[in-house]
Amino acid sequence: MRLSGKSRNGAAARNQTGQGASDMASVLGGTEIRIAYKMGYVLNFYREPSFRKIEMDLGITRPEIVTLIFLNYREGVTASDICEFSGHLKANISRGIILLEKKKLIRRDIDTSDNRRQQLYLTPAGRALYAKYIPTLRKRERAMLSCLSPSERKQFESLLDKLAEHVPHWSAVDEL
Amino acid sequence: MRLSGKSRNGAAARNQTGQGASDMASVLGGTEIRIAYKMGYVLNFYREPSFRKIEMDLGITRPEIVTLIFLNYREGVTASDICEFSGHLKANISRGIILLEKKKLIRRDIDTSDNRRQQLYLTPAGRALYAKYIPTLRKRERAMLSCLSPSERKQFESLLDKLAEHVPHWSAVDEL
DNA sequence: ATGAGAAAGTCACATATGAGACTATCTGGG
DNA sequence: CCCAGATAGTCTCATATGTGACTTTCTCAT
Repeated sequence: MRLSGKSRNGAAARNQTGQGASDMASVLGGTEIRIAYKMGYVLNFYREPSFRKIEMDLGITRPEIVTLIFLNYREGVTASDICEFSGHLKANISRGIILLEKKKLIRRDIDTSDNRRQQLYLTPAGRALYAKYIPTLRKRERAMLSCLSPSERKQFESLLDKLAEHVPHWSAVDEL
Repeated sequence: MRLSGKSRNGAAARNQTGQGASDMASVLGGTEIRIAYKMGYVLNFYREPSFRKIEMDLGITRPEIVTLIFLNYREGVTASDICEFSGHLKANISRGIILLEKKKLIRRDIDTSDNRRQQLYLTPAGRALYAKYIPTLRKRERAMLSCLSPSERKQFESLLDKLAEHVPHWSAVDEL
């Protein structure tokens, strides 16, 4: 999903269609999938511009960004693990890993207990690149959440934790 | 963002890396942008598979899906309005609209008060196509939220409302 | 032990997308 | 009135992505 550029609240302010109120809340609340839609709305405006900027500034792709984020949290994991927790398709993560290795941002070792698997590790250069873009993401997250009180933020996170724990119980594709 | 296919909780169940607990919560909580990451995690598993299935089954693209959802809520709006509230880039919405019109799923009228703008309307066929995929999205949203009590769901939505209202105050790209 | 089937990772192809230039139209200050 | 700048929408080009096939390796039931 993508951001519409710089304009801020044009449609809401304009409201020239003459069909009743068109403020943000009513528009977002108007679809039949309100909660999912609103999550998407907020998240799109957080994630897309940030990631696009990182992509352009640092010349890396989204799967590469995600892989570095993941490895910064835990090294020695495999491509499959990253797919699992990022939701990216394995072909994309695979391409990302190949690129990252070409650029010497990560290193991979064959898992001796299972020769199909490759354990991934950051190089110092990889760590440095990560350090270069993560502050932007942190800052933008803070801005996004700044309208919530500390206790609301806690609430929100704990609800998200519940939702996240629950994902494996409904996300199977074959139920679609 | 993309889904990893059918596997459900493999990494969490496996935990063979021998580096300590690798359950869902710890992984998701391990990044430096916890809340944004968790929102993304949950939403990806909701949105990507659903949309991909719609794309394949019905032969339409994401901007087309979003445009139909938006028009079902309110007709007579313009491409810019849809960009505004969907976060998609205008080139993509433009392409989507052109495709939708070719397929006779929408109709467009030049706004007589501003000849640059085109007001969009669903055709019966467009409405019918929308009706074909929205139940899937509703059902999946219900499944996603089924781990929350009704009051938790209310809380979650009201926090999302706050976040959504706040978007215009921080989402400007030039601050990146 | 062995063969069927699953899993990890890669690849090739078609398509969807992002960036940015471009046209046409509108707006507002002189 | 008129021109500089903004805005709506479209287009072109390069790139990123989704799909599904493929290879290699592993697992497990017989």
